Amino acid sequence: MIFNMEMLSSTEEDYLKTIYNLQQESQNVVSTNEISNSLNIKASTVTDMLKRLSSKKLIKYKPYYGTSLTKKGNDLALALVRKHRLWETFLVEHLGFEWSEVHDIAEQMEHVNSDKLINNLDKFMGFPKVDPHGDPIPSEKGEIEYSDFKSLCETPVGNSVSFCGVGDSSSEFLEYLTSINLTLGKKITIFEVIDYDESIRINTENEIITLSKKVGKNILVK
Amino acid sequence: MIFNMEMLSSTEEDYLKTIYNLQQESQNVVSTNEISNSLNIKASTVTDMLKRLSSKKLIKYKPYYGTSLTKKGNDLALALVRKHRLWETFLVEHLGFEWSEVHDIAEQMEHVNSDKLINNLDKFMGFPKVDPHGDPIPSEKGEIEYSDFKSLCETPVGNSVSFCGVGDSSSEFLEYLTSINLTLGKKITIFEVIDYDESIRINTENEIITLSKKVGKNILVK
DNA sequence: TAAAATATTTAGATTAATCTAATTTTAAAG
DNA sequence: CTTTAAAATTAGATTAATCTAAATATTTTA
Repeated sequence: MIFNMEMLSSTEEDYLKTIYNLQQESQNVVSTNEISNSLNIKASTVTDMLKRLSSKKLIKYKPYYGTSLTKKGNDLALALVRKHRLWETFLVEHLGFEWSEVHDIAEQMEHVNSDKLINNLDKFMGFPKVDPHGDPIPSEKGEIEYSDFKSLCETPVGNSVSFCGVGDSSSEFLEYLTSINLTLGKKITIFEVIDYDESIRINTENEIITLSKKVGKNILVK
Repeated sequence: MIFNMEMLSSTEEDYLKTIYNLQQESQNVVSTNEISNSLNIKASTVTDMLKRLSSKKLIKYKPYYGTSLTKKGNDLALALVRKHRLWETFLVEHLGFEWSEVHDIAEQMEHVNSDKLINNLDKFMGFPKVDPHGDPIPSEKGEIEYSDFKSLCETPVGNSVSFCGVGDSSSEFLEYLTSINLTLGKKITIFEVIDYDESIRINTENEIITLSKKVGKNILVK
């Protein structure tokens, strides 16, 4: 492997990807505490790392005012997201894993450094567009097609939609969905919304099931 | 991922595998300097690590007298060898890599921690017995069938043998073999041994080629 | 707008992994 | 059986990544 000037440690990569993900969610600058919570690392440690990433021109960082990725940082983060999602896809499509089992393993594999590896893997799988959770896979050039899914909560009663993604990739949530037989691609019709707690009752495969607001919010549909 | 007491750092794993490999080669205790040369790390650093591995009961270490793996250390090393060789096999068999390109990538992938991952990969590939260099792949239980290959140098003139392994997995050597069209599985007949420099002339696929002693020694046959 | 609460940063320590330089042990050569 | 050479270890530093505790900045609230 050639170690060029841009080589980052696994830790630096973890911070970059976290900042990318938080920025995606909030569409805003990312605070030190958000990173701290997300990575389960003390805020003081995060501050140090922000200074380091900043000195490498990967983030814009102004003390007390949060941080955001530079172009260079964003490109690197997208490369990591690409690797993560391609490995997740491989694990589910070819090695028989469940969608709820792959996150932690992909988290390790994404740090393996080889462009040829990831591009050959992409080709091997036929250039998949989305990962097992419905998230888009960036191309080799770092292009990503953000999906315009809506949450099930925002879908009016009577409408029929298709389950295309999740807003939470935790194994708990995914295992729950699997247990009620709600997997990607399923057709869902909104049967009723309960005003009292904003829970929703849906019809899928001729069964009516009730979902809490929290669950409904994390089910993305088209 | 569950972090049990046995979790080792990548670095500790590198040392373990190096000790395993050196022990294989020399059939003897491994010296601090051998490890130092092999890993390109200063001997003083190696000494520190030996103390640490010893305190974890992974090696037997007596200052000034070299080191050897304990049962526990050997088991962990074999698990690493298994991962390394399975990934190498995957890269060549499924992702279109050359046998000369896979070592460094597998070196990274072998540190990914998931038993299910490696066992599913093994199954996916149909439980291969050897890697792309002809080296045996340990089973899930850590069983390994050491091969009884001989070097081409030891083969008498006139004998016909089959190319089954290499004694050197460096990309330089493998690229050289590929360039002269000498790949695993090829039939080789010893045509002549030149006394002067112990080089050998061989017949393979109706071509006669000359190999130096060094090359001949690193070609393993059956 | 001043006080309280919250968020962030700074200071000072620790651990793993590395280094160089100095010292000690073992092995080799007279 | 000394002396010398080689190998290994110890001592002391450095860097990345982490922590806790203290200090400072910003935001919220009364």
